[in-house]
Amino acid sequence: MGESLDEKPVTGTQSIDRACDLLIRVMNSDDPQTLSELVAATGLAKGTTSRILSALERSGLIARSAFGGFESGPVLNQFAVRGGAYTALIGSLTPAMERIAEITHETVSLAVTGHNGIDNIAQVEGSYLLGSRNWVGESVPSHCSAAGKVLIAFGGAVAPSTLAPRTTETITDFAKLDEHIRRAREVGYAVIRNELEQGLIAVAIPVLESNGKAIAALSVSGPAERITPGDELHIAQLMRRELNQVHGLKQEGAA
Amino acid sequence: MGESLDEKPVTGTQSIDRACDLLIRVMNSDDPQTLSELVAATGLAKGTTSRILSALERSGLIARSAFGGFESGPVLNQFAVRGGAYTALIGSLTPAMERIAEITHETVSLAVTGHNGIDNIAQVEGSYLLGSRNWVGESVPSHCSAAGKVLIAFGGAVAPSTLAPRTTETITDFAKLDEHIRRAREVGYAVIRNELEQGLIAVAIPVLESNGKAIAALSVSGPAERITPGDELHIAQLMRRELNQVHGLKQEGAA
DNA sequence: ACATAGGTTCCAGATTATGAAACTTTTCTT
DNA sequence: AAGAAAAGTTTCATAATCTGGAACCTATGT
Repeated sequence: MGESLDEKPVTGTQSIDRACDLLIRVMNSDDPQTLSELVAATGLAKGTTSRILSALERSGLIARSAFGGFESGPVLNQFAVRGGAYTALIGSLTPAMERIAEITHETVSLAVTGHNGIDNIAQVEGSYLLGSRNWVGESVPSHCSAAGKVLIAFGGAVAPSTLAPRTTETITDFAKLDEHIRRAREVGYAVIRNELEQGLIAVAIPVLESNGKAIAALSVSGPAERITPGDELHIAQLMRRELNQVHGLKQEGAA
Repeated sequence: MGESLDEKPVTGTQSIDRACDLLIRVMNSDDPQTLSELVAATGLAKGTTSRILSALERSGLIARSAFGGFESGPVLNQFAVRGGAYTALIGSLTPAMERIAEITHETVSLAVTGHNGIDNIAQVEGSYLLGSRNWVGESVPSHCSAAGKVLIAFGGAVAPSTLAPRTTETITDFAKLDEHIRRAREVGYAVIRNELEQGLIAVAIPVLESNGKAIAALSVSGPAERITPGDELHIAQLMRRELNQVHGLKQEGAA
């Protein structure tokens, strides 16, 4: 809906766009990125790349590893130590997440709308051995995650423009996605069953701001064997109940 | 020593330098920065500033707060959640820091060389009520911090080019600083007494890499009433002993 | 409704970033 | 060890990119 020719030329920032691209590549790489690797990845000229990286290094955003290659610099690392913007949210919701994990024995996750999908920013493990691995710091598409659907439903994210399949059950039809979103808005929670990964079930509720918009999503996830369709409502209600205990968040209770 | 005319022209990155400056200002501000504030702070043209900020926003590095103004964006916040580069170091040293805090009852800090001084990246509180406040995320000059002196002494930082006074006892003489550095190298630890703040004493030892260079500094700090000159050696030895227990760090033991 | 401040877009112009190639340094090979 | 290849930096002429003033929006307050 309305994603036809939204070609924005965007002019006057070529070098900054390139610098941002390089910076983000360096930030998101686990190991130091060499100049050559970055040249290959971006297709920029060697000299240009070198010059931009030097500028980023000069500002302290990136640094040269002792063994060659670029990695995140002191300015970014210091920012990370301070905690970033999500710290307050994570701090206030962690106790509730721990109680939910204790009751359900399943993995409980907190997600927000990121720059490229839905970002998982916190996670509490349940007691089951078989559970979601730690995906804090990773992103998932909004149309095939419970958190994504619920964020879209409650104004915390915009619907994606493409619906890439992840499994045979991933929603790839806009009308069907709309139907799921509408239903989520009605009942106050969203579900995925096998849509992100075969066998993975998740139930999510929105974390609402005072204006009624979702700022985050809380979810419980586990294997299809343990979370049956009949459990979904109970899990949503449990999460809603625990979330209502959290001070400083005005939550009106659907679910 | 050798800071005379190190004027580097540095050309070909004006816009990127400006973008980095703006990005860092936004990152390091506690509350959202409006366009006007940033224009005033940087002296850039309004149009230019707007264009650069839009580019940074497009990349997800910064974001517009719901109430106006720019703040750190999803890409940076997600980076912070992942933990940045210091996480491993902090994780491996926290147990040792906790033991040191328990024994000394004083505040124990971990610092590394930052882009603009010495950055405090972790802290464990002692049991005394009077102690250093939490300064994780803040920077101090290297010439008037114990961590700074010890980092310089063991190749983890370069000596500063200016010695700005913080108290009447701050070292402002290069020869005297050199003397302190040399002594730190000999005995394996460094001390400040009233040099950063009146009444504040700190003792620091280097955290050494296998090549013998300091990658960080561990320090104990407290009021002059409690930490006498006679305590300094004991504190240094205690820290050294605890640090030697830490697996994965080759530490040769001066102190 | 008017005025003001805050923010975005436009545009001609030249300063600034570009990339190919020369150059230097490091790393691998024989 | 020496030579070759790869990796990275610097140079420089060129024109494309970024700039900044002014016009133009759009909230906010009086």
